[in-house]
Amino acid sequence: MGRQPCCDKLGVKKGPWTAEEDKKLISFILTNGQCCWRAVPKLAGLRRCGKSCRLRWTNYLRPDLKRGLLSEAEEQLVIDLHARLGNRWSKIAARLPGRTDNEIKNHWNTHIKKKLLKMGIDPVTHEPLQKEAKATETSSHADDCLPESGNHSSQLPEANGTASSENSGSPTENCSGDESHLFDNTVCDNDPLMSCLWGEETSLVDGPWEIPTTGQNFDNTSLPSWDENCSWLLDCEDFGIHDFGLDCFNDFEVNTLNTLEMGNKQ
DNA sequence: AACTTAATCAACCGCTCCGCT
DNA sequence: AAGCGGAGCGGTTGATTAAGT
Repeated sequence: MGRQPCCDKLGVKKGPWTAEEDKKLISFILTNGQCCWRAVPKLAGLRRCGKSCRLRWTNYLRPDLKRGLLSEAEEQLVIDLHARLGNRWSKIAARLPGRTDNEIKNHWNTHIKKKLLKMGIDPVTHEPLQKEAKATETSSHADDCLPESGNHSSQLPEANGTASSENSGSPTENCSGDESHLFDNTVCDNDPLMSCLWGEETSLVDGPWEIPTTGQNFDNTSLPSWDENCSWLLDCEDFGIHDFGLDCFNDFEVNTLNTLEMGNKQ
């Protein structure tokens, strides 16, 4: 019984990716786009599981990724979103362009959690810790009324008040459908970043991430530049973009990369 | 300088969801 | 409606690096 493994375990490599493997994967995806992940390893000549390829691409190789620590604004946004959505990292990541769920999850566990604890805020419920302790003391039977108590049913302090009284269901329940209603005007009004991001909701959440394969219809202002996002790759890996033998780069990308390489030489 | 501990983050695992037949 | 398979998600692990002793 049980499911078949997603890939044949025999002959499938595990562990850190090499520059050579990255090169193959980038080359393949830029040439063919994202297709059936299960087929990618075979077609790209990689001895990896399709799942692993997808993860490597989405978390590390995608050219629209931002690198480096989250800014203050991003961090605050993550906290706000976590208060609403709980550990739904992919949903949270969808609101932070250029960030991955894995990155946010890691940042949450290593930085934000501690920060909140230091501030006396429970990172799970987003309630003040003392209040939280009291609540647990007195609400042992109240839990019976809240099917998902102790889960991600958290509210921001500023979002409590009227909103919470109306919103007696858990966020999880609320999230079952469209989550957009969770973000009341309070948050959007108070936080320009939130407001801005909610305005872009559909494009961020529902729009598939696409590789621009031609210069046409490619608004290069909508994506972070290659300069910002690939310089790390060119700096850190011992191969350059020309090593890919990629014919698929359009003029814009090639020019950008040329500029980038020129810059690196200076 | 050598060792230990803590912090970080890439990657894996197993599960759920969703679309297709 | 049920079963299957692929994609995606969230939790966890483990390797690497940094900091402390």
